[in-house]
Amino acid sequence: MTDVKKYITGLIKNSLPEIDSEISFDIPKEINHGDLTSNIALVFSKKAGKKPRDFATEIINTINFDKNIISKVEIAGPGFINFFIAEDFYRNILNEILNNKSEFGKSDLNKDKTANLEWVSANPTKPLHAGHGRQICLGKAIANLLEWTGYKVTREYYYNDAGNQMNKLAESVYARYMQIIYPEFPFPDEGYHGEYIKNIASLIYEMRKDSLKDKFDDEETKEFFKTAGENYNFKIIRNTLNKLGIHHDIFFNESDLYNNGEIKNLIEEFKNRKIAYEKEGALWLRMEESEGFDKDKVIVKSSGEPTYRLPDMAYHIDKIKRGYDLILDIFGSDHGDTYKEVLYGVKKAGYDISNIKVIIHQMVTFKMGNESVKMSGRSDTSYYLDELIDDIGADATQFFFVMRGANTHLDFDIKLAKEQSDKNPVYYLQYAYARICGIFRNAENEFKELISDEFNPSILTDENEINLLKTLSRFPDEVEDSARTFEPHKIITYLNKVASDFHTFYHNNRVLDAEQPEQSKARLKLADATRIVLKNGFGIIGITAPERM
RNA sequence: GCCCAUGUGGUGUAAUGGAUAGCACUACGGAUUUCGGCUCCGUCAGUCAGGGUUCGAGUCCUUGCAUGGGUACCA
Repeated sequence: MTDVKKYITGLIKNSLPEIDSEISFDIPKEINHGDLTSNIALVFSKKAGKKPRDFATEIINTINFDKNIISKVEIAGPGFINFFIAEDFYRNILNEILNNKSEFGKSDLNKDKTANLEWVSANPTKPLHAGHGRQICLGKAIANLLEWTGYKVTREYYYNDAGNQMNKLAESVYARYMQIIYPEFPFPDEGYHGEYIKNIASLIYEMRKDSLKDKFDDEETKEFFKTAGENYNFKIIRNTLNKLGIHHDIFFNESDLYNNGEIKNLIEEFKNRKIAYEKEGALWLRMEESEGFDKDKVIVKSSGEPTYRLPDMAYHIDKIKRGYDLILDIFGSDHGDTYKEVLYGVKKAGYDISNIKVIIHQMVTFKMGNESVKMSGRSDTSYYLDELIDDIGADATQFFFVMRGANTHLDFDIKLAKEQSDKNPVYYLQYAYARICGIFRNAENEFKELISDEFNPSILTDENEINLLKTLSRFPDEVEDSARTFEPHKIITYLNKVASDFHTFYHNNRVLDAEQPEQSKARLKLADATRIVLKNGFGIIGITAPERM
């Protein structure tokens, strides 16, 4: 499709040099409006000083289109130019799909470019919460999308192993440990309440018995509890990520930023630039009203510890220095303000932030059919991502989190996700794939003579066949569009169309028919191409392609 | 209060500023039921409200209303 656009653009620009801007194309919703439509006459009529329809007529009269590519050109409505692409063009794409297989849909749009996607980055203080799933699954799909358009992608996890939260973790584990010995031992107000803390404490007690009791004032002991909690939690987190098939290339330790002096350097930089000042024992960053801020922010507390903003800024500066063409962050909307502060700081420290893009997704609510599921972060009733995956499976988890645009609130129906029926959208899609595999198994067993490398695409003339071919041919454009906007849900919308068009074709046309060998061979190839596109699409959104269900 | 995001049939949602607003669930009516339990076709019904920009607005601007999130020397 991209090739056809280029072809038409080239012809128009050669014949009518006065058109100096981009020529944009649409795929019309209405089938009678052709395969591609352009509003160029509407857009340019004013400049040309002509009526849109007259201008459109002039354009198509000056140009001779190759009938083998463009079979018909029409002017319609207020001045749209509708192009009808020759059916042979679509039939030829069938070969392209079959030859490229798992590569079909990839482009070199961003060849030689590098991207860094940082996501998950959950603190090792607790297991991943079900709500984290949205960011996690989105990131997985977006990383895949970027790769499909040619980026070399680094998947990175910012590991928060410093700061106040880790002390709280140590205190919490210690308190649970002490409670094994003295049940009355007080639990810290701001501590982590989850069951998993008790598990860590039990493990420690098994190993060390009561040898650590009352020794929390000792730095070494405190460090021991901290490390034990951190390692335990991070193991759980990584295990959950493994279940989803997510692997990071880099785990970036926050503590490195302290050890290598980058945080200290950044403080100096702010002071030199006179945008940081001391007040009430803390260090403040001056926030400009013109940038949308209404008050200054603390970057170093009076206790001497930086707030989370400062290491975050240093971290982003580190990423900028590593020279990526694209730096991508994904956050929930609960961090919608803080990332702006971080980027502001990076900019004020003198760095170019134009390569940094931030994706913000809205929150998730979970329900079981009509019952809502409470998602308390503090109490023991938390619903963990691990439980969700165990309940509905990794594929449904990945699919449901990615199927809606990031900017809309997500109502996650656990009951629906678990259902093995056509009501469940992931089931519908995977079923289409399994069904095609079924056709091939059937062919292997009973219609071996119909399996052949040779086939005649021109036999595919049925409306349903052409329609399916047209949909399949759009796949590379859909991937590009999805990647450009970082919106993997578009792939799902598209795959639904593929499955739906396939089923319509399948319902009306028998694939395996010994009486019609030529037709069967061609239809098998069409089914194979559909299978390839479905599988490639599944790969991007991060779900498996089951051959049987 | 201020900042950000979002308001689309009964429900959940889709739509680079384009022509008749798409899909799924639900309900009802049909078709296949000889490649897999399925699947296909049809019917009912929708852009929060008011202004504005544009040849053309669900989409852009503005006001109002509603929902979610943020507004810490927590992350």
